[in-house]
Amino acid sequence: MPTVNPSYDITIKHTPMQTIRDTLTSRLRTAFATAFPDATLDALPIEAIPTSDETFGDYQCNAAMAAAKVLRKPPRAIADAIGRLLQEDPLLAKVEIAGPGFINLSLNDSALARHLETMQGDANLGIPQPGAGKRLILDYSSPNVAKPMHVAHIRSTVIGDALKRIYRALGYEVLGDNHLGDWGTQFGILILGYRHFLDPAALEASPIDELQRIYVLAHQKCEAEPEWRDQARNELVKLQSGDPENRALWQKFIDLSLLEFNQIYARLGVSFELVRGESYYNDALPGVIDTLQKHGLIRESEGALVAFLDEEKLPPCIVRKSDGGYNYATTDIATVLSREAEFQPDGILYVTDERQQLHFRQFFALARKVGVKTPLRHIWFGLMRLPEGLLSTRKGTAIKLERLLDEAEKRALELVQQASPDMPPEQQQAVARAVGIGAVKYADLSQNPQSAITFTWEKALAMDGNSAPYLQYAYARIASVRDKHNERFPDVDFLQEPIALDSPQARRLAVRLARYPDTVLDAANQDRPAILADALYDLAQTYSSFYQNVPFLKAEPGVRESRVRLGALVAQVLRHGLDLLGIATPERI
RNA sequence: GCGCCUGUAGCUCAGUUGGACAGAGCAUGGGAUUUCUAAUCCCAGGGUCGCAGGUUCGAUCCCUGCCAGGCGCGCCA
Repeated sequence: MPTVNPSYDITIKHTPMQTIRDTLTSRLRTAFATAFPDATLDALPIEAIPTSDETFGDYQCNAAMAAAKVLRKPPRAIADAIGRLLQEDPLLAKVEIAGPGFINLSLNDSALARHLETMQGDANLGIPQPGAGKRLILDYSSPNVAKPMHVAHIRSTVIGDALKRIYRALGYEVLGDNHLGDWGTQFGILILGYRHFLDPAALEASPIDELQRIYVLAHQKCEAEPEWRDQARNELVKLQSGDPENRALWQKFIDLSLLEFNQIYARLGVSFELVRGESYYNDALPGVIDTLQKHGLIRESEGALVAFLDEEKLPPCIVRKSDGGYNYATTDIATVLSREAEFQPDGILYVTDERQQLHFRQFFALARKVGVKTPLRHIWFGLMRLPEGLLSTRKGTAIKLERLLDEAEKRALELVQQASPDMPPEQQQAVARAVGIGAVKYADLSQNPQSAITFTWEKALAMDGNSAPYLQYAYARIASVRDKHNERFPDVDFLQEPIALDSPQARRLAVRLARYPDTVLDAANQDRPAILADALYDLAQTYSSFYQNVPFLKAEPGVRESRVRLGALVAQVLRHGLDLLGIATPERI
């Protein structure tokens, strides 16, 4: 019979720390098991969750209502029994039963404060490490060679990068792989265009724009004239069979494109451990067909090789075209086999837009059938559109990512110059970069990825309200208070003073701080950085209110240090959390 | 036709996977700065949660059917 150990001290240092939510959940489970030893409680959602309203306490448990049927007791009586068992818990100041059987838990102030102090001293800020010893591959960004990156490309790039950081914070080893679109029929057309329409000066000045231009011209010709189509086809065959000249051109297209992509990645602060385009797996493609054949998965149909997925109730999937070319499903299978053999990952995550859902279901089904055991997950996000319709390169409605970033930095610079006119221009520039890029990233990350996003300049560049600059501003104010404290009271180390939760605002802050590790875990479990962004915004809002209403440096000694210390923890969490979103936190704004 | 997704305040979006009176931001109106950074804070108005049924002690959330929009459905990725 498990019992609550009265000597259990939440402030004991151990790595990793247990989160408050987990601690409460295990206390609740123990209490249920103690009160109802003969019942089967496995199916019940016995867990602590943050309260919907702070007047109900800090955490609540709704399992009593759900348990009523199993236990054949009124939910209120169940809740009462649990409440009595938790009454003596040193972590809790109050246990109240409310409504039909809500169990409302209020944390003991002192226990909460001690927990925060421990968290503050922990390198991981108390974030659990479920990923220790595990490896993930994250496939994201993956732009097409010779095509400019538009505002829509930011989604995969920024969401993927944030997920990488979040998983790393949980102890996973994560390999980010930029699976470039660097192979396919478009290269025949591009080579043809290069031979006929190239403007070398333009290529020098703006490579991708020029490649895009010659591609469009050649593509139009191919649409109109059969001889051009044959020529393009011919160039492609030559490329695929290793013709040195075409190979060199193709490599040039990739190099030029990467040069530009890397500039954007540098501005965004995004990096990859691997950059392996589709072409990397070319040699493996025939083998994939053999494997599929061996498993009896494909049949010939109208000259093409087709995989049928009737069992899964999925439409058929072409793996090799009638002209002998391979499709992306084949490349994807080759990729996953290669990754499995080389890296033995514990999971592979793909971040793409919603249009690829069917493709991934087909590809995952085929991968399983050929024996891929690695868990594969498709993380998709809604398309980005403009208020007036879809972004389209052809219609010219697409907005280049570069332009968005430029505009964001420009607007941020105006704000910085206005707020900090005395700051050296170089520093103003640096701050503007952090703020502008942060604003753009946050606009994407703070939104549930599954809803379609409507791009507006106002939203993408928002610098007040629920935005990265709001969070960065909160951070900078705390940093400023910290420095002023060190300046005015050089002999006092605020980290040596205990945290006291002596105001409602301080307590509200404390509760949110304590939830941070759970938030990181939740964001990963749901593959949604927006969960983290929301929580950080909530924290910053609570802090801003605290800051506005409670004096720091003017408070009496002791209280002063306690508040500065609490603020320091807010800053630590903000910086940590924003870093997980890939957003920088300047010390001054 | 079939499949996936979306529909919540004037606008843009949250809503902890079935819990307590549905929440933010922007916009609108009012207020706060001799004080630690006003990119801030405080207050106010604003809702048939697309519509209609159903399951449940309890539904914005689950099921069914409609309506509206987006995306996809054998040789593009």
